[in-house]
Amino acid sequence: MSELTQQTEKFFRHFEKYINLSDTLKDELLKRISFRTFKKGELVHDAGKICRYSYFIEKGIFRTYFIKDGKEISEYFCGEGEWVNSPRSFIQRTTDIYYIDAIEHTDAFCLHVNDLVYLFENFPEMERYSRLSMGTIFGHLIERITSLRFTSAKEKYEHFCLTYNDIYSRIPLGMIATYLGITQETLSRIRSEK
Amino acid sequence: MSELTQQTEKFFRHFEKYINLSDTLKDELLKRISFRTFKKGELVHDAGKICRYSYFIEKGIFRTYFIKDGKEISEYFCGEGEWVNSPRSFIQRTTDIYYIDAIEHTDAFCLHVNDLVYLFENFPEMERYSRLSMGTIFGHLIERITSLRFTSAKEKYEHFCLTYNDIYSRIPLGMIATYLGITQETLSRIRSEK
DNA sequence: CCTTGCCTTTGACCTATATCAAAAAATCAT
DNA sequence: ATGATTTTTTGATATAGGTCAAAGGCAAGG
Repeated sequence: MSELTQQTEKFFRHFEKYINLSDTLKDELLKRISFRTFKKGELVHDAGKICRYSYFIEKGIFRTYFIKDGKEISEYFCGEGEWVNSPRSFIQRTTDIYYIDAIEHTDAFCLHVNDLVYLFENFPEMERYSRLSMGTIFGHLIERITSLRFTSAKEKYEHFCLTYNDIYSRIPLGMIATYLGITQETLSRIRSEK
Repeated sequence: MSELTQQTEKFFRHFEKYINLSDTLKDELLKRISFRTFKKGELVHDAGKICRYSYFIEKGIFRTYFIKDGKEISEYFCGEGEWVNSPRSFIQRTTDIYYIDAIEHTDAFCLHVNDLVYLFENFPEMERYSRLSMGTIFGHLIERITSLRFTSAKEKYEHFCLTYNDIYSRIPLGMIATYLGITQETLSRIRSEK
């Protein structure tokens, strides 16, 4: 439990990038999150189901992917200090195409959608946190769109390494290729040439 | 002025897709927006400046673009019933790379960033509106990313026509090409072959 | 109207990356 | 460990779409 306290440091600091955390809100957050560990390769969320939890990664990597023509296509990766869920499924309480799995052993905090709704309804600063943090993610998406439109495979990979600077070396080549929308073979050649 | 009242119908209905608009909030919104018209080709926002207004398009089309190697690259288009601004510039009050211009004669409501901040601070439902409407935009961005990664030039164009169903025919070919990340020549050939 | 300039189309050629196939290397389970 | 499976690398070939160049169309301003 002392370990848990230590871990929530990082969790709280994440919120404090955007809003001030009152003690009451801190308590409410603590009361509502649970801690879980995921084995390498473990399925965190199944596309057939409604995603009712959002996961805050303490340590490790999650991958969101979907299946296209029988192949897994990586949508994005999340390392420590980030929230992961299947966005549309989580927000609209419907099913969606995305699976989530753990690329390596991962420790995460889990927050149920109902608890999040409760927090939104009782802590206006949570709405603000949400609005502001979405702004950050927006920026990443826009950048990715630009990177996809006008760059060669090599530049895409370089951009990827920058974006995922702290975790890119831990992600298998094949997964990176589908994320970038290039083939494994091309990516392998790019890597070997430098 | 009776004309303006008629136009705000559409404006209010946009909010009501996400939240309930109290009469007080309606009044505040009305008090704070101004109406402007833009000529075809007119610059709405200049990259060198801080974007202090957000524009709600009543009629017409705005384009957001940036300059790369001396060429205008279209980032996205907005038709009636949508908000347009230079996101990072508007939110963080810094300069950014994006220009905005009017592709055709456009009528728009303008909301100053200070007024928006006032609304956020005094109407918690505005934070909620913001969070929820951003969710919609998120969906579009994700779709666009997928479309960029795995589709041929032809499919990209078809996806574009679906996404911009109501306005795609009013946008010049060259602008569409840079939006899609393909050359004008390729797009011209795609169009002619069907 | 006729310019002037811009936007779009057409043609010839070239290059980056996909595809297909198979070997080599790494990882996993017994 | 050892064999089995998965992942990555390497090679040969094909192709979608880019580049360069020039001609045709169309629209705005005198």
